[in-house]
Amino acid sequence: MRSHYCGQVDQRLTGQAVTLCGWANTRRDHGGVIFIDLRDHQGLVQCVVEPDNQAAFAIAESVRYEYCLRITGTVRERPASQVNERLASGRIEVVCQQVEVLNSAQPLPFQLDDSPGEEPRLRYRYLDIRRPAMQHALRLRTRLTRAIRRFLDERDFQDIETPILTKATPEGARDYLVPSRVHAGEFYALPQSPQLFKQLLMMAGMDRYYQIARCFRDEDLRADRQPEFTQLDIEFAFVEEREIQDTVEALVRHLFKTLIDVELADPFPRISYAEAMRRFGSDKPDLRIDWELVDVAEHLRHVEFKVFQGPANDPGGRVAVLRVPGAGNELTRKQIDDLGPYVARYGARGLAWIRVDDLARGREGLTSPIVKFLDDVALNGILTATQAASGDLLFFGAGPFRIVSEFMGALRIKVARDLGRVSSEWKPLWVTDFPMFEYDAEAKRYVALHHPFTAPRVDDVAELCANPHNAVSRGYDCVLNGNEIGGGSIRIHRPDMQSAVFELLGIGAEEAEAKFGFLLEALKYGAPPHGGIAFGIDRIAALMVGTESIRDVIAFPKTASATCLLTGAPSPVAQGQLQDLHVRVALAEKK
RNA sequence: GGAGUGGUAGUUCAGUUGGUUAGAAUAUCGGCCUGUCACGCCGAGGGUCGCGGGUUCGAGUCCCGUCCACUCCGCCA
Repeated sequence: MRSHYCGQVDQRLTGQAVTLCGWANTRRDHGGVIFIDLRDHQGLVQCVVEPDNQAAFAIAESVRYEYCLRITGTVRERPASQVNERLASGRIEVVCQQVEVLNSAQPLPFQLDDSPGEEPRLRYRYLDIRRPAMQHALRLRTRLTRAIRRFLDERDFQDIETPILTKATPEGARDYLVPSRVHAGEFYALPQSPQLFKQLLMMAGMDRYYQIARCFRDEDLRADRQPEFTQLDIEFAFVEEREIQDTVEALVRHLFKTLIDVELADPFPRISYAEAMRRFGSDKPDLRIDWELVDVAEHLRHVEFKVFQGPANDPGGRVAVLRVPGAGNELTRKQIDDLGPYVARYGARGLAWIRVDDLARGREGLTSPIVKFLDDVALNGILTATQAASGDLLFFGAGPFRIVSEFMGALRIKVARDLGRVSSEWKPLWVTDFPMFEYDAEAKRYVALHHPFTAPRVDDVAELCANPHNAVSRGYDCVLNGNEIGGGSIRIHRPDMQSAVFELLGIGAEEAEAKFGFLLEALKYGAPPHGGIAFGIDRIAALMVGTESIRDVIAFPKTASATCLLTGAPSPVAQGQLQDLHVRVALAEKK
């Protein structure tokens, strides 16, 4: 039992006896005294071992960096001559009566006050987590989930666990599968989310549910994607969008206010998916950047320049301009040229641009590889539409609507970051009115943009089936600073509608019965209208601590190739285990 | 599946147009130092330059392959 954490020792304890546990930072012996800087997660306390305390002195002499110690001593003020006002550890110290080595430590693979690379950090994660940045991140995450639970508990949400071993679902992400020992050749799947179970709970009368749930998706990783991640899963019965959004908005505002003292807008602004794509080229726009895309197709329909003329006259095309105010002098020709390959990753064929050196001089005041292809009508139309001013840089994207929107949206973010034009505010919003379906050219069928349980705006099955490509869903995403932190929807609660949606997605009656029969059946027993949302806890925590990667807010994350450098998972297993599971491994031969 | 960046001492990195014995900081070890807090000073040890192949009189450096880490595209209902 320790009476004090190191970091809890402050001036108020002057004169008192304390017992401290923590890790020692090595200090050299100056002959007269030995200094042990003892550290825990809260702070640092300097401990002094005087030579006349022979027993403690002998032990202290053997203490090295990161030894685990228990020190008993008395808090006293430091000699005034030694107090350094710049340093937090300044005013007090502990005179050691007793020093106990709880455990020695080998030399560390990296210094905790350095900036180690990711590989050693993940390999020795338990040491990495001793670092203050990781301590802060994980402790903030604890406060986050604690605050979530308090908020929802107070509002009478039920916290209900759902299975980890469950049924494989078609479509969606790739499943992690678990072979069944009892049922040869059959598999459980780890849940991609508790989606269907929470819907069943609504049908079961648990009208307000939440769960902080681990989810598993066997897809490639990113800085903001891990194969297992944590969702705050929420569902309500007898609701419409607005009540869900109002409730969770209040939760998100509360979390940001109490944890990091940030005031988020009340209410969050809302824009439609179509508007988001048009104005920002993204379904998760970063509103900290105040530039918007401007459509200029109407000014280019007549031009000879095919790159613009084609998309300008194509109903499925788009010609959009991003005006970057004042960037004319800030971006060098090379920097501008390098943006071409950048947007090519998003499918752009090229990136045209115009630098407005002097608007008053008209055509002569422009620098651009493409001005020569544009007549005065087109040029003036563009300059007026974009409200271009001298010193501005205009980027042009032309091609299919979706591709242009996405690469211009990516360009908007890239340039804003490079030029430091991302404001330091916090900008949440709702993105609503997503298309119900998206046509997958490769698979030659519709796929669900959210998931196949999302309700369409239209209530009528015949109407939906008559016009599926125009159908709008009752889905909504919660976006913060360009990050999708949550997504949800009103769900389908009528079996005929659910069957129709499956049908439109190319899931026939037979397949639907096999995969989702239990859901279709449950819907027949008076399922209430319901809906909900799921938030990415990892992403919210990462935003709060100000890191780009959710690995920094996960205690034991995986690498980009989904391995754990600490444990070595995944790894081969014994033949006997495989036999029990009726599994035989057939490794494809390497070419 | 694709693209990019990186891999050199325990760690973080430098290493020129290919050229002697591959460096620094820090850590480690030894010595000195009576109030330090990135202590200071002196010294020592520590490297299969990710791995494999190739080009060359000669490769950390150039080429090919491969592995690992990171970032992005695809993918993520």
